[in-house]
Amino acid sequence: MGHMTSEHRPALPATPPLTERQEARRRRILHASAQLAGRGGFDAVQMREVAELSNVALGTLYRYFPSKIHLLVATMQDQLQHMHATLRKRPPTESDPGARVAQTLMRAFRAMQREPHLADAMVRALTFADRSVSPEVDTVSRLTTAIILDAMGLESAATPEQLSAVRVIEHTWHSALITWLSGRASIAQVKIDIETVCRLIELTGPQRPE
Amino acid sequence: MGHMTSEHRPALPATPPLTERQEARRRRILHASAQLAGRGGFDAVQMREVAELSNVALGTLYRYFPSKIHLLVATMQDQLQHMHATLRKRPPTESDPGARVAQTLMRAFRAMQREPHLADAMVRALTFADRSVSPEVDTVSRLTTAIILDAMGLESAATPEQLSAVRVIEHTWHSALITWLSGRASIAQVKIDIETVCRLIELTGPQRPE
DNA sequence: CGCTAATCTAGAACAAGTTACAGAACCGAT
DNA sequence: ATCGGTTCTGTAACTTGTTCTAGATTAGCG
Repeated sequence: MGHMTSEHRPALPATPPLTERQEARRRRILHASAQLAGRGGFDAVQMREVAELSNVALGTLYRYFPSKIHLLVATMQDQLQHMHATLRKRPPTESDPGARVAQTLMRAFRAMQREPHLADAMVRALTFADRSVSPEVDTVSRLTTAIILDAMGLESAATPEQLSAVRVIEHTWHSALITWLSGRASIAQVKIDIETVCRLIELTGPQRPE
Repeated sequence: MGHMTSEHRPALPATPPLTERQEARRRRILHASAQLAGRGGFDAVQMREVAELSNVALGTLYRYFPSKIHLLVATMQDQLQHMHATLRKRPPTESDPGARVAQTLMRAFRAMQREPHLADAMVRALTFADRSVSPEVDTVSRLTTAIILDAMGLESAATPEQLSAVRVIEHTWHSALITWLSGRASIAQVKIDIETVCRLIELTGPQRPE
């Protein structure tokens, strides 16, 4: 909840610095995870295979990521950071904040369509995560919030009302993604849902009288 | 999507009728499932234990419910039907459709607070379900939709805009529930989110000019 | 009743996530 | 370079969801 003191991200509480080899291992693991997820989705990410593919012993894999869910949530963190960087390069073209957010989310959504299996693995892990993964899930949530706030392109700090709207948009985004991934909603339906929820933003202009 | 031809529910396509003993078995299984879920949540629902507690062989359990997820989603169906009946008895007191929906959902939410472990098991199963469970998840979704539409208390059929709003409300409801269950949001926060999203309903009055 | 097919039971077997452990490799400080 | 503690490896074991099999029970039917 640290407003926006975003010099560098808060860098999780006291993670002892990793040696170069360790950093490399971590990266190999995440890469293997994304690769296996990319074809085959959640079920294809098998811990033994991830370990083998990243040239790491099973025990080591578990030292770095204490569960499959942790691993996949970390993978999502990784991918989201890429996406955030990519989206920053081409900001939305619409003028209304709501439309900008919708446009950005649909871009993100199209990126997921390109790797549906990967998206499946990450999103399923995210929603299946229990309390033991809360900190990591929270990080993902903050990243998503940052992407949305970026898209809104507001000059001053967001109002509480706007933050509520952003939260609801995030809820809708995740849930709509799930219904699409499990084949219960079409792409068009997701688009409609996102556009619908983004109307909430128009209701919360900075100078809106109560 | 059958508007509201709700004489009796469509009664899933061609389920061969069960004998009395079979119906009883099914009921015992669902009861055991809810009981185990009630204390211990998702992890406490172990197929062997469910089988034992309901006096049924493991193979039989799997004949009735082809996976743990199927079982828990069916459990949710069951619980939702109870809830729907309960909610019907005491319709919301507010006058605005949006406020009525918010009130109803908060009532449902309080019911979940009474059995957080059970809620955890059911919601986790619901969001983790893959394509093979789509029909059952869809049934749950229709039940939820019915509850919301009931709460709106509209005279005529819902407009497409209203149906979109209901979809988004459902998304928010599920996702907010998850964040609460995994300890990342307070009850107050859930309330705010629900109230926020329910404003969408006010935007979609039946006679709203474009 | 007696037959046949479907269902149910008990239990073994298999799959993948997770844990445990003994020894090898590595890192930092002396 | 060497010592001491940490980390990594390789592997086996354990847990729980799921599948399989052989035999007992049941349901429907002539």
